[in-house]
Amino acid sequence: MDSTAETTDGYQAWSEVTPDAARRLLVAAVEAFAERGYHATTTRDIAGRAGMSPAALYIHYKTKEELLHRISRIGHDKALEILETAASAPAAAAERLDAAVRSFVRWHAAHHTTARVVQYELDALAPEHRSEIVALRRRSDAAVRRILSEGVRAGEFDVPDVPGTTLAVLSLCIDVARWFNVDGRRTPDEVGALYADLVLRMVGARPAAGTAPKR
Amino acid sequence: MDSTAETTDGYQAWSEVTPDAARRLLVAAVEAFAERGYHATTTRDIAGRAGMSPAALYIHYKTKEELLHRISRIGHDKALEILETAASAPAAAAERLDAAVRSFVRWHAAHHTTARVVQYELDALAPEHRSEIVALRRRSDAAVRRILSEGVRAGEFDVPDVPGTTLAVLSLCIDVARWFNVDGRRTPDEVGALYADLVLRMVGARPAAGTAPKR
DNA sequence: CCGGAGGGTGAGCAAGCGCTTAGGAACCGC
DNA sequence: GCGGTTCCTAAGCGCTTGCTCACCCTCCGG
Repeated sequence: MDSTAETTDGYQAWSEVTPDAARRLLVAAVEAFAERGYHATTTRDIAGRAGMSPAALYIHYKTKEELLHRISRIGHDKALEILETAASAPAAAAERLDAAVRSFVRWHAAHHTTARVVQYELDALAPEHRSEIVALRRRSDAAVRRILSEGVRAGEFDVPDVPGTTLAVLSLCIDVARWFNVDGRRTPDEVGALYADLVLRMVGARPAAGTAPKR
Repeated sequence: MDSTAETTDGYQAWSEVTPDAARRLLVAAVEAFAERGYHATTTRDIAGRAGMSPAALYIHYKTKEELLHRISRIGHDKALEILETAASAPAAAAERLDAAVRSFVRWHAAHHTTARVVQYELDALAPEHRSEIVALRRRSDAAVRRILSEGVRAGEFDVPDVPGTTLAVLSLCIDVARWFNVDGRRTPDEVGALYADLVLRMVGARPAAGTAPKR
């Protein structure tokens, strides 16, 4: 049970999930969904990873989809918090964009198993859960767009197409969850730094002062 | 059967798939896999979309996985051809990078159902098929990296981390398949132009002459 | 010592899955 | 008209799936 020290997601999060057994099941589900995908994962597999019988799952969750919903909700809350915190800091647009991309990417890399479930299993949610999550995602989009348009207005950025560039920036960050750690040569911090630099170039800003661009 | 004029993939491709019924099944499988994912798609669903009985599928394909393999192989061949053609053109690095991103993105947008299967269902392939496909993907990576390193050597680009930037460029393009056409406000050509501009900025090049950056 | 509540299990149900098999319709050269 | 080939179907087999149910452990206040 404690054998897999591998899982980067044995982190302090999920602390809000309260009966201990419920949390173990949820962590097991995150691993299984990330590895094989939601539909390819069986409830027996999840229960087995948590060291329980298949029936135990249904004491804590009504359905397999409820598990996915809980994971997706908590993950989106965390990702959104990261972006909105960076977006509303009292700093220049370039600095805020650097922080947003850096921390957002770092989260996607460090918790790539969770992020993979969060970002790529949206369609498996029940319609009402899906629309709840989609609303959160629109706020992520708004946070990034706000930084970009404020940077343009302040003359810091040169961005011909703000909505399109917003989409591209988020897309670039999100896709980190797909490829990260297949054979990890980079740390989450390194990927965050690289991506922050690339995004600042995309919007026509010089790298933020103080954050050495490592040549 | 001819009811879904929606499918952007009723294009001349798949022409190499020859009994007509086999092609209809394959097109049906692309649609179903793209909509619901490989594991959530049933063989009955595929056969139904193609207007056939469930058993008909097994006349033309040995397993459901063989269908996925054929789709993945043909799609990767096409994507790779696009990249390698652009990479080996007799032109400056900036111009080749522009062409590569533009055409690669355009393909992912125009054929986003196919691209989604190609890019996001890799793990559903049998091990031997997976490694065959992974080899093709390494060649895509090599094609982009070649453009970047040649551009750096020629003094056209300013790229501190060539492998990392290669990864980011490909990642950015590939992720188009995930978000495109959820509510299509942009044409594949427009997305291609936008992304080509963004990537040229990422590598520190001015937009290629002749391709107006649309302000 | 007891009763009940919360957390767990073994066995299994109905439904749906990938895939097979026996057979038949349509077309072919002869 | 006939045998052969090609393409397809109706029926269904064996298995797995998500989920349920009857029952059984502790543990704990009185």
